[in-house]
Amino acid sequence: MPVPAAAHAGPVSHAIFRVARLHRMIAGQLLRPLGLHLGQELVMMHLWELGPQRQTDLVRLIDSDAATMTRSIKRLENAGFVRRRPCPDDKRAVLIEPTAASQALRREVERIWAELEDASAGGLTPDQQTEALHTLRRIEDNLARVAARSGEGAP
Amino acid sequence: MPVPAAAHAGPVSHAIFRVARLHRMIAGQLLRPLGLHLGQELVMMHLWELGPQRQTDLVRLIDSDAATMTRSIKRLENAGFVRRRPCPDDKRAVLIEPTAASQALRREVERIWAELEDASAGGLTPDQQTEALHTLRRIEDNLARVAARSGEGAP
DNA sequence: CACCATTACCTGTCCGAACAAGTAAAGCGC
DNA sequence: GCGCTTTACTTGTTCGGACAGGTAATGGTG
Repeated sequence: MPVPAAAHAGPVSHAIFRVARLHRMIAGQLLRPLGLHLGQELVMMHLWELGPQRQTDLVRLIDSDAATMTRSIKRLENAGFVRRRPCPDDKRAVLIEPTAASQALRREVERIWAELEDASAGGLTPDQQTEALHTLRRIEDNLARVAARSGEGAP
Repeated sequence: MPVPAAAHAGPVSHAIFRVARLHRMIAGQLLRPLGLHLGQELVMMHLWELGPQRQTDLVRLIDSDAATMTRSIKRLENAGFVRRRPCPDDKRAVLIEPTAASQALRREVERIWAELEDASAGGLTPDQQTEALHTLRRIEDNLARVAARSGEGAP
């Protein structure tokens, strides 16, 4: 296993990168047998839990992109997991609702999330898990602050 | 800020996902002004540090995909950061080498890595940084073990 | 009411990532 | 040398993610 210059230059950054890639890869592998792609399971979970949502609401909930959501919803619709219905009080908006057929997936997705959590933190002691949450939270706060600052510019 | 079901189902997993996305987004924003896309900076840094490499070597160094590397190299070539030369002792292989023009980028990339490291861990005390590295290392080991196990199948 | 900025969504484009399938060269056993 | 597997690389496809640009409906404000 190579330890490139990245490891010297930014150890924390490099570690985040590696963990992120592994996490993403494993999630993808777990999701594939269900016919779901990465990120789609988040959409479905929100729909199952909150009921029909407008695309904008889904974008805000998942903190995703409107364009990505449009295509993602279209694929979920083609797969039969989701239905689109015009929003009654706003002719611009579309209501997305989970199909009855999709309900069969819910347990599977929840199982996969448990599996993914175990893959991430299963080998850690409860103390280490708490520590991991604090650490990740600290890093997220850091990054969020920088992202917010760079997003200001000229409002 | 919404706290979806994901937070309950897999706190660590969800935290990894959020940190990864922020980290990726900030890296992308920092890299854009240089004309580099996410991941390309890793290729360049390896080339700058190690000199000409075959695509396979780069794939192994970055732990990437051969197909992705082919297209990535092609884009770096079009951008003028990289040159392709047939490998003298192996007619299948291609040697990738950084152009002189690309050397101007090296400092910028190193600066950006420092900035990204600061964005990730800058707000942490030295103790917290050490703790963060240990935590991320533990999680990575966990994920790597699972990934290796699922990759076995029938060798 | 008319004007206009905002909002919700769609489309096109480009990128990395992953998978599948293919070609050509290299290496190995015989 | 001949055949087989392995290796290096390419191409095609599909996905999420991000950005730009466009359309239609909405919601103010004058």
